[in-house]
Amino acid sequence: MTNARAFAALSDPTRRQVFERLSDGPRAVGELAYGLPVSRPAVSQHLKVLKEAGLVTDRAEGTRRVYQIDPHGLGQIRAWFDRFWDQALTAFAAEAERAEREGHDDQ
Amino acid sequence: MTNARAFAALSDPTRRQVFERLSDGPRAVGELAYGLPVSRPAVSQHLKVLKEAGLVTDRAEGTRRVYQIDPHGLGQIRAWFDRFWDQALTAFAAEAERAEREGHDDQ
DNA sequence: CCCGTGCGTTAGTCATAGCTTACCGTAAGC
DNA sequence: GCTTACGGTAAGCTATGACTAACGCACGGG
Repeated sequence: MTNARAFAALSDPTRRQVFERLSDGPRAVGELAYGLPVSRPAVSQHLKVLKEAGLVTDRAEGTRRVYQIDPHGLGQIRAWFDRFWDQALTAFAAEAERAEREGHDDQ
Repeated sequence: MTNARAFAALSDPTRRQVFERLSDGPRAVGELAYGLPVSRPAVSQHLKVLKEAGLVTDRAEGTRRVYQIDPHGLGQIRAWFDRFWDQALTAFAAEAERAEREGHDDQ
């Protein structure tokens, strides 16, 4: 699966916090780090992971580095999730109906 | 965030494999473990995590233990994803428009 | 009543990931 | 050109988590 990296990236709470802050719009590293319980290098490392997962893009802006959410990468996860969601619900409904058809005592 | 556990649960590749197998329908532990590169106790532990995350439910069936996806828990993640998706896309569009309005040379 | 089967649990090992501190490159300001 | 912000990188520590092996428990069949 291609989005294994993306899932792993979103698994860490701190990294998710960084990512959620980016959902408001583009931010520089310092801005993201400010208010977070971790140091700036830590945020930098998180951003690197997010970038390698295809979830964010970055561009230089003077001496600062601005990060932004990459809708494409985010869309891929959403697509996977939608497929999974449908499949799971279908199976669940089928199972519920099967149990009903076989009587309430099941088995 | 309530679904932090759920995200952490889905972060592990093996655990995601187990979870994906459950999307086909209810399965016993042995069935799930069969064909996976890990031992049965490992699968058992993974299922425990998934259960505590509210992603699966289990019921006893004789001496076997049948696991099934819990649509409710899965729905919570999906809800989070949907909110996030909307917010990120909105911000991205706004940013794109802002860049356009300020001229192609930006800044 | 005993034995086999199917799972959960515990103990212990090993790898990985997140964090900090320190350092280095780079772009602007005086 | 020197200094000051800003941020990526390296090294090292620590904690957490995934896995196996060994054990214990409940159910069902003979």
